[in-house]
Amino acid sequence: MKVYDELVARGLIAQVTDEEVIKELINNGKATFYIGFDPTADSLHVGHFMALCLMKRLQMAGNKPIVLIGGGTAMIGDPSGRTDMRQMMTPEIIEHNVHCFKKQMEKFIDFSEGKAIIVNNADWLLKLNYVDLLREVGACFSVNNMLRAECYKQRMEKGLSFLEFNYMIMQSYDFLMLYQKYGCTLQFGGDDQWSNMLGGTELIRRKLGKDASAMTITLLLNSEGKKMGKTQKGAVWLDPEKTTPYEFYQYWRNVDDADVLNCMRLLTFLPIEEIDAMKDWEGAQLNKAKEILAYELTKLVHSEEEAKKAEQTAKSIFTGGDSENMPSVEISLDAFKEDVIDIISIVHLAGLVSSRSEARRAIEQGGISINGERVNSIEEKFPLEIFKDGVVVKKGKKSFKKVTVKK
RNA sequence: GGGCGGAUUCCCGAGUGGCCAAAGGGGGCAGACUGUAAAUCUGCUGGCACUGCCUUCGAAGGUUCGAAUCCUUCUCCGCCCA
Repeated sequence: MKVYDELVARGLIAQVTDEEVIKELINNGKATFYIGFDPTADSLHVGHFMALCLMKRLQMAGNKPIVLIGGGTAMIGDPSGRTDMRQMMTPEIIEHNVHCFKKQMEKFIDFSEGKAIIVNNADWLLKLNYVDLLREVGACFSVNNMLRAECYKQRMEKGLSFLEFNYMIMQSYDFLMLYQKYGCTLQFGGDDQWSNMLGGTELIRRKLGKDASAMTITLLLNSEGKKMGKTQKGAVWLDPEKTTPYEFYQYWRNVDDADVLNCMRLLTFLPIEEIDAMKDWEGAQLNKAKEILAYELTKLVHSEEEAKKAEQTAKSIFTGGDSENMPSVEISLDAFKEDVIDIISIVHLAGLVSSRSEARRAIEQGGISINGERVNSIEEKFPLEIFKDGVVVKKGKKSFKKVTVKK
């Protein structure tokens, strides 16, 4: 199966400007394409991961990826898909984020021997002169059309600043630059980028009289139409410091029944036939599919070793028993009074709750257990010696910490 | 530039002098049921030294025994007019 058909079969493609052109280009492995990533945080998340996977697929088919880091566009802030303005970021923070992005990307994309390149749009955007820019590209944009674009339309009620309104122009300018400098004729991106991307193809056509194409990737939505890759605590990050491999594994282990196969198709490199074979799975077997999904993704993002560890930890925790790889925490000896510690302090210090009040509630509702035994009262106390080999503190069904005492 | 309206807890949204840590819903957490899923039912959902105290209703001042609520100034946003 050729790359393009593979993308179609997996349901990765949302919109294309010209199917025949794009298909031809990427199937022959001759394309130079780019995907932009704005450094809005110090780690990539799942949405970026999908784009990187696409990039990798295309690279494996012989195409040349350009990773565009939006050090310049991040100074403006993309209003697409947002209901309010982004917090303005300082140049220092942006620079730090650019650095973090680069490091993470090198794990996925092969940059050796010019097989891929990485550029930062700060290199050209920050130098632009206002009047020059207006004269150069301003005439190529119709405000009427821009206002009709979905990403701005949504903001007409809530308010849209001129700063953000210019985002589309900056992104379009990027495409023009990359077209001229590297012969980049394709842009890919998230589906919310569609209008920004069309701005680029339009600009290239008007300025150079050349054709360029754009294609968007399906947004990763769950069966209820909500964006995936988010938890109560925020995004599911690829940085192990921000989302541990175990937490990452658990996120995918717990996806809704209805979403398992879709996630597999969109996010893993498992052969499509193998995934299709699972479509009749249900009950315990479907549960098994979630294990595969979680394992595969953890392996891709972290490593095979981390994936195995996470799987092992999960298995031993959920089937009872101890685990070496369980998330653990050390508490200070100071927390003990006369060699005993109260249960509220344990739960709080283990980091399972954010306040003592919350710890109290969890205990009162029977949600806390120590070494597998439910704690029935907030008055309970535990002696220092049982912490020697570590104590497993469990909150609810899924939160665990192994607690030891710092020497 | 002028006029009007708005900013409440994680989110939406009630509250227009004390009965307000603030209705209701959503979300989240916990319990029961399960397959580490969904649905359903129950409880909880600012913090702490928890029959009490402290902090919170855009920000800062003020009036009052007492302010989310009244007054002043400021910031941000929406609508209408120019």
